[in-house]
Amino acid sequence: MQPNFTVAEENHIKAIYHLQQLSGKVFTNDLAAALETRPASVTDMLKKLKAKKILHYEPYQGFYLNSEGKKIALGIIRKHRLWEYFLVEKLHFGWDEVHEVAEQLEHINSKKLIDKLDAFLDYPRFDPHGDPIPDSNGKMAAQQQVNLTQLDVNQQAEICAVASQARGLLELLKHSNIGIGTKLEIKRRFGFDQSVEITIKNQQTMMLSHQVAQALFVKII
Amino acid sequence: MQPNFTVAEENHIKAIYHLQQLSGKVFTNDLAAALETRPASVTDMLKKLKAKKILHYEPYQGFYLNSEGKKIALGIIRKHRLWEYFLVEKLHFGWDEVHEVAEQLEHINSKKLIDKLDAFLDYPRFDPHGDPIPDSNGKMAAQQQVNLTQLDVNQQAEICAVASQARGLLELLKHSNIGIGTKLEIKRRFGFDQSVEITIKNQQTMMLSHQVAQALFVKII
DNA sequence: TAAAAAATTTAGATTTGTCTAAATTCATTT
DNA sequence: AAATGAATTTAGACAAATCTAAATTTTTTA
Repeated sequence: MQPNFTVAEENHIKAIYHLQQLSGKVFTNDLAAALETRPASVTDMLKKLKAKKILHYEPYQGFYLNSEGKKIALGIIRKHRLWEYFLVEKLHFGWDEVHEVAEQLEHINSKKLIDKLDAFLDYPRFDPHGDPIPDSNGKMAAQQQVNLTQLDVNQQAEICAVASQARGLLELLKHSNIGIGTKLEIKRRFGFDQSVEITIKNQQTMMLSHQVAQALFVKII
Repeated sequence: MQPNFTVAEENHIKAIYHLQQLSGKVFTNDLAAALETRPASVTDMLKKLKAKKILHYEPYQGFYLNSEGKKIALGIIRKHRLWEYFLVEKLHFGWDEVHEVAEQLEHINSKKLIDKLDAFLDYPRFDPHGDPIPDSNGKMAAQQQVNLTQLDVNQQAEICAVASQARGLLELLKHSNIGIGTKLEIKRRFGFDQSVEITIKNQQTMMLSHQVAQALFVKII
């Protein structure tokens, strides 16, 4: 039987998972920044997660979830993404307003609930941001997505995921009429600041900063 | 703006609300028993709720929610019962297995979520146990229900609510094939232990103890 | 490679929610 | 009306999750 984890522990586990996907190993300051907490608080939590045997951790040397820890992280991510799908598809939330609520719902503890929710939603494979939803065994589809910064001029693409959940970004995108499913074409690149000019829906032209372009993942059409 | 309440505070508020519905005033030991906690812990919490101005409380004299407190309690009850309805109607949970999950879901904090859920469920007025669901203003339909202990011999009735959420009771009822909607007739009463003999669905006859009968609410047919 | 800077951990404190044991207050009863 | 007993509160403790400030370790750099 899996031990129970507190909400604080689960939040740390999920954030470690996402960070270690990028580079394999995670460091105290980065995790503290991601969780908007302090490095000292992270250290405290690392000791607890190590004691619960889900984390490789040597003081000063970084840390990462072991396979048990990754399983737990995938369970939380499964819940988060299924709830997001539910909120958008059934309750008609906008895709940009589900994150906060899903952050709460992901901590509800009931395997039966989540498996029945999965069935009710007809086993969706991607959430409203285009991220794959793990199945009840932790398996999920690969993202076949390309970062917008990697496209060539004149290439056409459709946005299928927004990588960052940062509040300001979602506002900017909404203001610019950019969302999941938006079709666009790369018009020009500026080496100076790595910004990019795009046309959306074959009419409106706009500039995106490198930071914004980096957060956008697309399928090439 | 309503202040935020912790999960522990919300659990106390809800339990106080239910107890004060019975007799107007609530006492420390009773609340401790209802929450399966200790009287000293209850006293601590009472001070916090009084400081937040939602509770009338004089040491040693009992306590009760003021109108602000009742509003908050009704908000929690609204969430609990809407989620129960969702679990039974949409996810096909049994009516007797939703309580624990709803106890968690009732603490999710998002007015938008709960109002959208309400709309999605088409504004149900009663939960799967027959209890009325408060609307977004805290109004709810009256229960037109009678306790099974109050029926006369030969009266027929239909079960529409189970008052106690106690685990053992639900098991007993399930075992005995008694649930919401079960039609029954009072056959005999025994003054000795106040037990009652009933026939369900015009065939199976059984005895119910006073404790069980007290937990059952019915509509007279 | 020694000093400075950065990253991390430790030490000690705070808040929340709980507990036990002891003290206090209230109610009952002779 | 004093004594007993029940109910309640107070006092003091603890675990979880956080924090700040100081100490330590690692990394960088001059």
